[in-house]
Amino acid sequence: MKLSTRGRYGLRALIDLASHEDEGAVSTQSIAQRQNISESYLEQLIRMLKKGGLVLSVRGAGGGYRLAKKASEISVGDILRCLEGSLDAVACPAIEGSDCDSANACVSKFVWKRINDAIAQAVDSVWLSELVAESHKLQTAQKEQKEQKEQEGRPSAKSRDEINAQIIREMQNQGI
Amino acid sequence: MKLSTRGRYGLRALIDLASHEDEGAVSTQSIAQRQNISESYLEQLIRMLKKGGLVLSVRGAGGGYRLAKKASEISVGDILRCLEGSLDAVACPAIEGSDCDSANACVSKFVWKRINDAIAQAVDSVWLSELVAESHKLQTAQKEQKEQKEQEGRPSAKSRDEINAQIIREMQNQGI
DNA sequence: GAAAAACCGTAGTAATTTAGTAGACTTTTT
DNA sequence: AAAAAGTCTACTAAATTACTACGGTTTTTC
Ligand code: FES
Ligand code: FES
Repeated sequence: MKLSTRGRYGLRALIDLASHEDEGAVSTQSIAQRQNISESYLEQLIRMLKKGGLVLSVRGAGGGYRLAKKASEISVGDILRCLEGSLDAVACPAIEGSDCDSANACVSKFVWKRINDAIAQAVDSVWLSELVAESHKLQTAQKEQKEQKEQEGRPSAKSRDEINAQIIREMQNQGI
Repeated sequence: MKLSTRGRYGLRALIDLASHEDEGAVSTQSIAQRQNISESYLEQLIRMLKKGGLVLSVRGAGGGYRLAKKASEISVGDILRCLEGSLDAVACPAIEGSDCDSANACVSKFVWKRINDAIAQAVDSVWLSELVAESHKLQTAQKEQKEQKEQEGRPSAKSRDEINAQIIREMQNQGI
């Protein structure tokens, strides 16, 4: 019941890519460095995203990758499904075809359907652009905090954890 | 991102057990037969459920297992977590502790939190008793259908798939 | 036009997890 | 006493994961 590194690394990589797209095509090397992911492994993941039509490549020196669509048109579900395959927690035959055990009236499928639907709803309602925006907000907050800290010459009262908690609260208020 | 056989078999087994509890303690053998699960493997699963306090055992000839609580007090989440461990799709350190990569403001954690919450909500809002009731309804419907079929002497117009689809529709209307 | 940067693709592999199986043992009822 | 049933541990084959290695091809830049 775990998401593999493919999905986890892949999402982080795409957020990184989207955040640096204004500087031109983004190389796998630069993403791997910033995100601390094995370069060769990341290449594989990004190639999967290319096959899935989420990014396109620019070959040759100075090349790299860029988004194939606007960040506001790419959902987290698109990304994860591209890397992990189906996100269904249970691939129950009955949702499409026949029961797991034809001798019995199998009721579990109702549960699997609910779980699958809940996951789908969760990932299909968050867009890459939202995450990029949040990331930018977070980084700005951290920068300001750092400057303030340097001015004061001592640790700030507001820890990063508190700032994170605040942003989580904001997201919750928005129903995100 | 898949639930293993532990969770899938375990839930089916508990539904089976709950359905036959009125006949006294239920043996793993009888469950294994009805549900077509390896008996030895099922024993392990049921022992996990015992350790988790969901069932209790009756030793000796004529013994077996019974529910430790009322079926209406056991949620699907209780069962699955007992067998699969945490149901979180991502065990992100930031939800409890520090970031995956302290150099960066990691935003993925907001997504992981949403997915984890959605799964939890889905499994913690379905109770074993509901599934047992549904199972009973399904079986009754099948029985009636079979009798009707025999009276008519030819295949009924309404296939089991159609009946299942109808029940799914009913559940959806109820928000289940 | 050569070198370098970057994408492309396949193959292999160590570690881990999964899905069981086997077998010996204990407890209780009939 | 015999049989039914739970208890426990250990082993294993298969699958999956998370990489690594390496040999390309394409395109740019100097
Ligand atoms: S029919 Fe899918 S689990 Fe039973
Ligand atoms: S902090 Fe959890 S994925 Fe980045």
